[in-house]
Amino acid sequence: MRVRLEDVARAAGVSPKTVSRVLNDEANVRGPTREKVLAAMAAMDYRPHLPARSLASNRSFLIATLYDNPSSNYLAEIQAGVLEACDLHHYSMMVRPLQVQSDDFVERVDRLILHHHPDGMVLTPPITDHAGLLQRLRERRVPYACVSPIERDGRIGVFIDEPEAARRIVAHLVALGHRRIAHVIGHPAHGASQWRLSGYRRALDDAGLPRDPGLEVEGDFSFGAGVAAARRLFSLPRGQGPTAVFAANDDMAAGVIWAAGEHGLAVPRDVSVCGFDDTPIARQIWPTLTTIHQPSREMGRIAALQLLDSLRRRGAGAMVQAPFSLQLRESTGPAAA
Amino acid sequence: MRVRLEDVARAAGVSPKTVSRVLNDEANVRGPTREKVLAAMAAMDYRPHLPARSLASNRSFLIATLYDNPSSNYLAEIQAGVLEACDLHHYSMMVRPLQVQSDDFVERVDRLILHHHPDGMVLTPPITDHAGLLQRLRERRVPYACVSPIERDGRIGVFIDEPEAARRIVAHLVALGHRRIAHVIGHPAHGASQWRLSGYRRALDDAGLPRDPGLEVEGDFSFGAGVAAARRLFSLPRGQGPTAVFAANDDMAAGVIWAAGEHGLAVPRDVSVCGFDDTPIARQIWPTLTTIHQPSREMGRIAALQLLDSLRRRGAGAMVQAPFSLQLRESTGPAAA
DNA sequence: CGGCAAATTGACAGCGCTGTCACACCAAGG
DNA sequence: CCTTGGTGTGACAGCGCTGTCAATTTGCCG
Repeated sequence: MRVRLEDVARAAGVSPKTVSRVLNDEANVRGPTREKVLAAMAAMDYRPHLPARSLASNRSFLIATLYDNPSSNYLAEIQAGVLEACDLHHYSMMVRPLQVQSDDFVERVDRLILHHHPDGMVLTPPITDHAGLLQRLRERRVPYACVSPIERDGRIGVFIDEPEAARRIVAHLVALGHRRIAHVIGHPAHGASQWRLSGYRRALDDAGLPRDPGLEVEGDFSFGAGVAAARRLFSLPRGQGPTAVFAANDDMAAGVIWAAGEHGLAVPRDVSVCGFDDTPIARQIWPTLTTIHQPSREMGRIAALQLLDSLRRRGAGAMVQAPFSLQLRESTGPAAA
Repeated sequence: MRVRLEDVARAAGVSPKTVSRVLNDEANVRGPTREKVLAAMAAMDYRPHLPARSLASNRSFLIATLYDNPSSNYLAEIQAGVLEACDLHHYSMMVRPLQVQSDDFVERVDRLILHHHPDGMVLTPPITDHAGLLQRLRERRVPYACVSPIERDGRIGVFIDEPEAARRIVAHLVALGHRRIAHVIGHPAHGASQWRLSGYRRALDDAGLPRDPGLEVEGDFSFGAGVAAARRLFSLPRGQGPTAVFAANDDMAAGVIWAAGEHGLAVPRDVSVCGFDDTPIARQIWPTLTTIHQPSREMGRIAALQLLDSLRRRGAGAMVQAPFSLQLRESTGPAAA
């Protein structure tokens, strides 16, 4: 039969309530008493019964991870990170795919809250900045942590210095001698798109290169958008087209490389291409893609840890900056002479 | 305040136990009584309290999905399907990434069971056929459904006719005039590898083509393995090399296409390539990949539904066959004259 | 119409844990 | 020496629901 808290209490020679105190890491338990209880727990391999804890304490020990993101690799990583943090604190995690665009988006989340009563949520882009949802979460008093939100003030979660990362990768192209560098912009609803664009512009400014509106093309983070954008860029008159393209993510960069093939351009001989995110596709295309590595798994972990912190003590938790790194691969090379 | 079962009972003029019966869809409730209760539930927007149900009934209303699979796209689809089915039955789902190879694999699952007490599990390849785990699940009396297991007898879950799918895609190559068709085999631990190999052989036999052991190359489902295998194939003496390659999954097919570029071979002009699974990469490489479409999301849904069925009534649930389809794209073409 | 079995409904306890509050104990201060 | 106030511990009820079993109603038969 199952080992219950009461059994541990008997073995340790204390009351059930004291065992409960130790279990919940509460104050006002004397050192030796705590030791005794912990020893008994370990000896009996005691596992608290989640539903009973939930029922009695009105907590669920559940974190919900919300997403609406086509990139399954990114999500798998974030998810794995959140899961690690949850395991550490004996929480469970549930995932929920959503469509931000749908009319009943907020309603759906509301139903999720009513049904599962998660103690907190981890929000991923672009859900991080949905005003209606954030409002509702505050009303329902559901704490949340954000991964790469647009608005960071007063939030907890994790982010990387995206403008700086974008600046760095474009500076790399500049260092290779490129002067006409194009940018394929991301989806307008994602903050990342603006940050990456601003980093791109900053790098041009730093190098004293002119900004050319014709070299800033709209995209939406999809492979197809990369193809479409590149077709326009590669059709520009000779001398006006780019010798290098910085796409706002890897999928679009892959699209750019595809379109280059279509136009008879060799990468990186005729045109250099780089992306952002370092998803698996970056190593699965030919040539392999120079990109920015974002520690997604670690970021998921950090976001969840901040959330769990804030759950433990109201007001705790912070907005943490994670490091990025430049992955140099085969898709970038010196500008043609 | 929260609407409780007791509140519904009062509103409907029956005892709490009767409401509970209706909630759990039990027999022996008269039609009109049931109606009254359902009406009251709807009017009050009643949501049962999961932890309380769990505590009282010793069920968790939780399905765990176990995986150890590098393909995040495949998993994301399966996961979404399982989630759909769970939502339908008011169950929740948890996911758990694992490493089959690690020493404590079974132990980890055991801890998961002890901690969360899932009512059932959905197993994905290659976890579907881990003898030690299955043994443990039986001991712990945790029901499970399998997605594409090697051994189907006495199991519930979902599968597609993989040998037939492989045969069909190879027959497509034969119809295009190819006579020297190579196969890059999948990971030995996955049943899929054997089935796809057998379908490949069957197609050759059907067409009266000889089997050439030199054209059956080992792989492991990874992009790199596809590259390595293709390098060997493309280095064969003129006249012994393949004019078409059937890789056991899309990632390896992408690797083969990469290696073709390396060797100066144009796809599909010099060599045709096809894959299996229809993951997003199939549309993200150039040329786009001819492959077998597997309805992963639907399969996740079916597996979960079978599991939930068997939970409801012991002995229910079946091993269901799902349909596949051939996706003709740009990577296959007529054999060179 | 009585009598019996089956169908339907309800009373009650209790699942395993924690919140509340009362009590016991101790050190410091008068 | 007794008070005071803080600290550590325990008794007890109850979280919202379901299992058990008893009570009641219904349907059916002779």
